[in-house]
Amino acid sequence: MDYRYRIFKAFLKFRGLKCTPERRRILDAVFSLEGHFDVEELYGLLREKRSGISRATIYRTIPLLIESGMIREALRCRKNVRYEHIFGHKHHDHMVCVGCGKVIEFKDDKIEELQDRMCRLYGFTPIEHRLGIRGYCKKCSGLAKRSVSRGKRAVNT
Amino acid sequence: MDYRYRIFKAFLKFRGLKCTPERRRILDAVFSLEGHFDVEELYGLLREKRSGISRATIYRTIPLLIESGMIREALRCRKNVRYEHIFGHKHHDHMVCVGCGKVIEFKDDKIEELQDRMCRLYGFTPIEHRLGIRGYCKKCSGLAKRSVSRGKRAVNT
DNA sequence: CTCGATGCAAACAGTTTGCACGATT
DNA sequence: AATCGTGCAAACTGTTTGCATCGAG
Repeated sequence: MDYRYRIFKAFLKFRGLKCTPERRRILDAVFSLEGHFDVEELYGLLREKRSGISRATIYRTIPLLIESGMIREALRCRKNVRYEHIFGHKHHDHMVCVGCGKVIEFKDDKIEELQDRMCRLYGFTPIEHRLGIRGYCKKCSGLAKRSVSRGKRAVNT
Repeated sequence: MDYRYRIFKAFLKFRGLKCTPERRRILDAVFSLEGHFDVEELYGLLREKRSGISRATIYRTIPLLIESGMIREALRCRKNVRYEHIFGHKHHDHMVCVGCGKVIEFKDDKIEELQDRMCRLYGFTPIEHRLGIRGYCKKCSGLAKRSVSRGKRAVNT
């Protein structure tokens, strides 16, 4: 189903940009990945598929995918920026386990609603929001204290 | 008041680290800044004060300040990581205006509570959470649509 | 036919690291 | 005295950019 491609194409046209096979391949690759991905993984996948696409093109395409609503930044850990496709999915937030790196996706309508209320209170028009919780998942919470105490870099959201 | 210094010192001792004048000066500088700051600003301030402190030392000290609960990452926009001191302050979240860069700090107890509930639901033990909302502040929301349409990099949270 | 898009490699910016020296415990 | 911390400069890493070429509209 290339419904999303049609949308992306419309976005490109609207912006006066061209619709190239590279862009299409990147779009497809992104949606062929199930979870979160970073540029390097995407590059690797495209390389596997022998679609000779350069990193530069990927870097240049990502903002377009974001602006067209296809993907968004999911989370960051130091220099590692990870994305996820959102087109056609419902919004969710993340819990990231500092112990094992596990990512739990969750959503709470009440929280969303309260955020909107907050925005209204401040006369703020939201485009996007991101909620990330760092901590320990069920498995890791036993070992918790110990593993933090001897300073290593924490995982971020 | 060097209450925080006492705490920081205790943290260092606990970690078997030394308590150097550089670390102290950095701590002081951080708390002498009112708002958000990045490494470069901190470096500039320290340089102004003629405390000959290198960037390297700042980079090496920041994780210590974070782990000791003195500061936290406040927000990020591309490569720019900004911190804020949190020791002695109450927690808050951010709204960032994509138009003018304005940052609104807010807090909603109900949201916090619902987050904790979510964590309990997933057996997750939270350490920290971060909620950021991107959008347009009151002033900018009039011009909104127009300014996004011709693709520039969006400000992140 | 005309711009925008691509690949490549060089340039960048923020951050990290190896080393020799100096300071804290 | 034994480490740990510091400054410096070099190294790194992820990302961006200039340029010549290619191709979509």
